[in-house]
Amino acid sequence: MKLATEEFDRISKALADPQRREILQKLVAKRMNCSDVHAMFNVSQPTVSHHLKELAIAGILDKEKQGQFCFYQVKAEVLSAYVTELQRRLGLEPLAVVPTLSRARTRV
Amino acid sequence: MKLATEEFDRISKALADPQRREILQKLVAKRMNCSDVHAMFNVSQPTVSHHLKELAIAGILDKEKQGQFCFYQVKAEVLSAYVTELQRRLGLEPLAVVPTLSRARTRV
DNA sequence: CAATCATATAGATGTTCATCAATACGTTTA
DNA sequence: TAAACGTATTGATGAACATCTATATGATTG
Repeated sequence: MKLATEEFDRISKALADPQRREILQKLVAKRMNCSDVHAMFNVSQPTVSHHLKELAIAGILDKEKQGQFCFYQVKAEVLSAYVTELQRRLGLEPLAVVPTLSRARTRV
Repeated sequence: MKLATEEFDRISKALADPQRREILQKLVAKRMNCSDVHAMFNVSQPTVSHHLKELAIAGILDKEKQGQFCFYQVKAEVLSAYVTELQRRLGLEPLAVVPTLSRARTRV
């Protein structure tokens, strides 16, 4: 999955607010709804709702409505694509270098 | 190198502005001074100076004065540490998984 | 030494944005 | 159906910030 510059920048911005970053980290561990998240932080419910929306717009979160609840869940492929793109832009090693077959033999 | 939460957030913020990100990318390719960078973008010299300062404060850039010039250069270890910490917080594979000695044999 | 160049700082301005209280909207339950 | 609950929206507010012009500071050069 390849991220356009616009999407990339949107994700960067989404990650730049500490409160939003912490919310995201909680969701990495566990899919949750808005009030679950709200219970974990000292900010108002509308603020949590706002942050979740920003993360969803950035493409980082998946939103799934179940009755009156709304579950949010991390989209790992997008996060992974973001990190890969970040590494590329920062000139860091783009891939985990796995030994080629011609040079290594692996028993599993 | 381990980044404290405060440093991590500072770097996230430094990366969140598109203009600053682009400046950083140019410096990844090549160590440059302020006017070199200024020549590459449509923003004023003070704005470039400001962004370079922010990146330096975040610990991403090294600043080296040479006469009347001021060279900025990327600190790759810090960027690398940032990406690693980001992967950890996002629950992504933290390391390139290298086969352990007990399970694989590598010829080099 | 005066002029020019490279960079940084100061101060102003407009915009973005994190946050809140109030409220609207839809769902569940008593 | 009325009350309670979960979530989103609206509108306001204050702070952060990207940007500019003007200027200061310091180094080089004629």
